Amino acid sequence: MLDINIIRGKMALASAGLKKRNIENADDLLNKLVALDDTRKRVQTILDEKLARTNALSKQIGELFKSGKRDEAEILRQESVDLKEEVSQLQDEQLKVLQNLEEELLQIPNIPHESVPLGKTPEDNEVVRKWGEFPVLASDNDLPHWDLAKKFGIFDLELGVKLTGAGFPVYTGKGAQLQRGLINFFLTQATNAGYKEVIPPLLVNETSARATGQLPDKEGQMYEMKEDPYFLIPTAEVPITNMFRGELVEEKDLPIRLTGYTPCFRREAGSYGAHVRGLNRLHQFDKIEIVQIAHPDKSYEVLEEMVAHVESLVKALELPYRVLRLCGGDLGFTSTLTYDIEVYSAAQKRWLEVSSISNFETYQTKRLMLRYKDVDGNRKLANTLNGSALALPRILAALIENNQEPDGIRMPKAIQSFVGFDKLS
RNA sequence: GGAGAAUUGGCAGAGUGGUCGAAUGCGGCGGUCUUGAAAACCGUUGUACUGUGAGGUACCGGGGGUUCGAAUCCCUCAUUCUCCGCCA
Repeated sequence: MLDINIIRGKMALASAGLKKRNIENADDLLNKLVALDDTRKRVQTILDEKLARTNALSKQIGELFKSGKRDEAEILRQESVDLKEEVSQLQDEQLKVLQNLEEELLQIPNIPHESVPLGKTPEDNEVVRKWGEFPVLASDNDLPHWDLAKKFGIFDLELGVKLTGAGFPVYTGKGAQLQRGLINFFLTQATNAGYKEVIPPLLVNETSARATGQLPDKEGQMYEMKEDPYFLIPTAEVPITNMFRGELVEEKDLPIRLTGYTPCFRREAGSYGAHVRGLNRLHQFDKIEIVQIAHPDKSYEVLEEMVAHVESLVKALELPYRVLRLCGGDLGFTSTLTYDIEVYSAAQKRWLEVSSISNFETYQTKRLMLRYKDVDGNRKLANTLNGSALALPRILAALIENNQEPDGIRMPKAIQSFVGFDKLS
C-alpha cells in the first residue's frame, strides 16, 4: 500500500509513474485520494474538538459531584449526553472515511522506478545482459525434461495425480536426491553470502497474507484451509517478511538478510494450456527465497547485490541465462523495479523464468508497519526486497535437458558434493 | 479437548470508577562531581494522528458494552503459564 503522504508530496512523480503502468486516468485517481485524505483530516479535527469538550465536561462533573453541587452537575451531564450522540456519529463517519481511503489506496500499484522501461507486454522487457552459450544437443539426445524424467526415473507426474492431482510431482530416487542437494546448495550459498536461514510455518493467517499483499489482491491464488482461517504459503516471502511486521529495528542493523527454503503452493487458477507441461508450472514446488530489509538510501544497491547473488547461482550450475528488467506493463503490482532471471532450456528451446528479484521500497512496510529508528531517533519506513534464489522445478528442467548424455545426466561440478553423484543414470 | 491463573510503558511491577499516559525500581539519554571511569546526586525518558504554534485527540492484549466519566465494571476473542486428557 502506498503512503498517502508520499502521494501528497510527490504528485507529479506518482502520476508519471502510474502512467508508465499504462494507467491512463492516473491523475483522477490521485486527486480522488488526496480529496479523501482531506476529508479524513477534517472529520478528525471536528471529532477531536468534540471529544475535548466531552473530556472537559466529565472532569467538571466529577468535581461538582464531589463538592455536592448535584444540580449544576446534572445540567452538564445533559450536555454531555447530547455531545455523545454527535461523537458517535462522527466516529462512524471517521471509520467510513478511513476504510474508504484504505480501499482506494489498495487499488493503487507501486510507483515504478525511473529505470523501468515503457511497455505493455513481456516482449517489451529490457534484456540487461546475457551469459553462457546455448548447449548444442545431439539429435538423439534432445529430450525434454518430461521424457528424461521417465527415462531416468527422476520424477513422476502421473503418480502425483494419483496421490493429489495435476501439478503435484513425486520426485523419485536420484531425482529426489538431486532436489535435496540443490536445496542444500542454494541455502549454503545464501548463508555464505550473509543471509540468516529460517524455517518458517507453511501456513499463515489472514493478517500475514494481507500485510504482504496476497490478500485481497491475489485472492483465489492461495489454498485456504477449511477448518481454520489459514492459507498455504505461495512463497516464503509471506512468512519471512511478516516476521518483521510491526517491528522497529535499529538503523545500524540494516540491512537484514534472511533466507528460507519452503515448498510453495499456488492454485494457478486459469493458467492452463501451452507451456505448462512437465515442471514448467506446478501447484507445489520448492523454492529458496532471499529477503532483505534495507535502508531507503541503499535499497537499489541491495537490489543489484541480490541479482548478482542469483546470477552466481545459475553460473555455478553452468546454465546459460539472461537478466531482464521488467517493463511497466509486466511489472508486479507491488514492486518498483523487478529483474527476472531466465535460464535457457535446450530441449524446449525456450527461456524459463527461474527468479524474480524486486524492490518494493515502502509499499510493503507501510502495511507491515516495519520501521527503523534513524540517528535522530525518527521512525521511518524501511524498504523491503526479495527474490528467488532459486525456484527448483525449472532449474531442474533446464539442468537435466542441457546436460543429457547417452548414458545419463552430467552434474555440474559445483553441486556434485551436494547431490552425492556426478552423473544421474 | 477440559479446568484454573494471568496479560499495564524498553524490562520488572503498583494501580478496583474521576485530577492516571499511568506510582516505584531497573535500563536509556543529558548533566554535576572526577585526571579518566565507576559510584553518588540532579534532570530527562512511550507511540500515533492532528495543528504554523500553544495545544488537542487516541492508545494499559484485541474487539464490543455499561457510565457524564473506564487501566479499573460487564461480554467476547486471542495469547501465555499451571494441572488433566490425547499425541509425533
